Amino acid sequence: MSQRTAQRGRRLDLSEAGIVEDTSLAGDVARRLEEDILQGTIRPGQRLDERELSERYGVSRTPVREALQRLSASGLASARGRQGLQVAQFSVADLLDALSVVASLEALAASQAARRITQEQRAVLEAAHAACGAAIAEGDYDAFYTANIGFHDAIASASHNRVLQDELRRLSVKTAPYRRAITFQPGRMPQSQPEHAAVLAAILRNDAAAAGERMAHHVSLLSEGIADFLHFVRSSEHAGLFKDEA
Amino acid sequence: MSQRTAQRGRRLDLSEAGIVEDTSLAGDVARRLEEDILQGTIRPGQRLDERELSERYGVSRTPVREALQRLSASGLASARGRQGLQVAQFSVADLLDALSVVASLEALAASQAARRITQEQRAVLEAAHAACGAAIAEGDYDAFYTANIGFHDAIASASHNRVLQDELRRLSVKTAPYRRAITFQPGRMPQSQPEHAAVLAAILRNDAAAAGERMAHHVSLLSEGIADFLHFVRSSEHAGLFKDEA
DNA sequence: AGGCGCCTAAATGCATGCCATTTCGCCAAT
DNA sequence: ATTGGCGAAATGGCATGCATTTAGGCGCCT
Repeated sequence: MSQRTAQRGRRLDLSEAGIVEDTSLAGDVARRLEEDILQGTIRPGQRLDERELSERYGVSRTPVREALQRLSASGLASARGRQGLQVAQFSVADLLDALSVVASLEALAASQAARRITQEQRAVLEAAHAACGAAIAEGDYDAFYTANIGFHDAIASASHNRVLQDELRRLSVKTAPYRRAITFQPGRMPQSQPEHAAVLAAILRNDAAAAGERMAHHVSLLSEGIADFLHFVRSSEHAGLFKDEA
Repeated sequence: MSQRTAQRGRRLDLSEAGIVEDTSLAGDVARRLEEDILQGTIRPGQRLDERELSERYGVSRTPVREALQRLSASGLASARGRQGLQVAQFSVADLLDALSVVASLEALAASQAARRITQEQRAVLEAAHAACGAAIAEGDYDAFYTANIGFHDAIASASHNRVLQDELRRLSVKTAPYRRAITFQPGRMPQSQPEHAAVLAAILRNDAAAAGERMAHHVSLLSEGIADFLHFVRSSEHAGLFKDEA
């Protein structure tokens, strides 16, 4: 004898469905801000003014504030005391540390993906790899940037580890401005393809240990790219990307 | 609508202290909620009612809402559409996945701590280890739970990796209710001491590889404890800790 | 008698307004 | 001329009120 009456036909029981999409304005604003950070429209260190954002998005300050709270909690924005928030800005040391965390998690993702990937996801992963190759062949940096994200996302999905996906997404957005800059380093783009291929092959043959190892290696090379990249920072449009302090 | 001219080239020549104390009510509420989750006062699956919380903490709904947004963004609370939020609740599979992520990150922390630990932090780490031992000797589960957190926190601090510390803190809070339950499993508490000792020794002799390996092993054993723990879930006060299944 | 639909109460989502604090420009004093 | 302080403007922080949506109960129709 259930105390709860049967669900009405015209209503869907969302509470049991698990993930419900967020239709709130705060969620929209948060997603737009994340997207703008990912795409480089908003740069690290930039100040986030509540009133300005509320006017730009045509909403009141309340949902904007709530969105900023989310970004702050995710580490995408940092508080400046009573003076509002700004987009998180890494020092060089912080960035290297962040990439070490990313490497560790990406390796775990690749390792678990090697054990858990489904048949359909194999196809998706191969397609993402092919898209990377196509972008390289055409020398299209923007396309490669997007395709590369797709490749890593496909691996994260194949890991079937929701917690891991959440963490990786968070860190990806945080490090996106910097990874983007590295992508545009000459030579970096074609270099990544054989690394991707090695990871892909290991996953497809369900070799978890090798997949993790190859992925860790791949992301580590990203860190090495930082050293090269640093030589361009001061004199280029990338100035201001880093926090002054070391 | 005022035209804002300063879009770029913002200088931050003021104090880049980095860590600014958050004195806002929203921050206070968020910290209190986190603490309550850590200490088990609030349990997974429990609903978070805005008005109730605002009355309990003596503030209006606005800072409560902002605190809840933070928890949601951190993954500590999950949205239920328009039905408010509830404390994040793992399925068994999710918990195991989360622990694999924790293991990976704790291993990285131990590894980096072995290379970066300072003289003072060596003392802190040894003291934390001693505190664990004392709690075990007295059979004090609560003291051990706290001391164990102190030990892991000390390692995270010694890693000098802020990003890693943030991620670990987030995941620690999320998994705290479950780790706490495992702590109370008979035999688990004394078992952890030699594992801690091995990690400690590796760090103190600056053996990064061994430190990471030992720590990964240590946290992996935690996962194995889950299997034992599961046998008690349904018939004990731990019922309801897990999501039905997903 | 049982199921379907409306209705009401309550909780969330959002907007607005006021207050506290910080900032920056201006004036005066040294 | 430089510096210190004072004040106005701006900006973030919080409270409150209203709109919207949902859950649950009661009555009506079949």
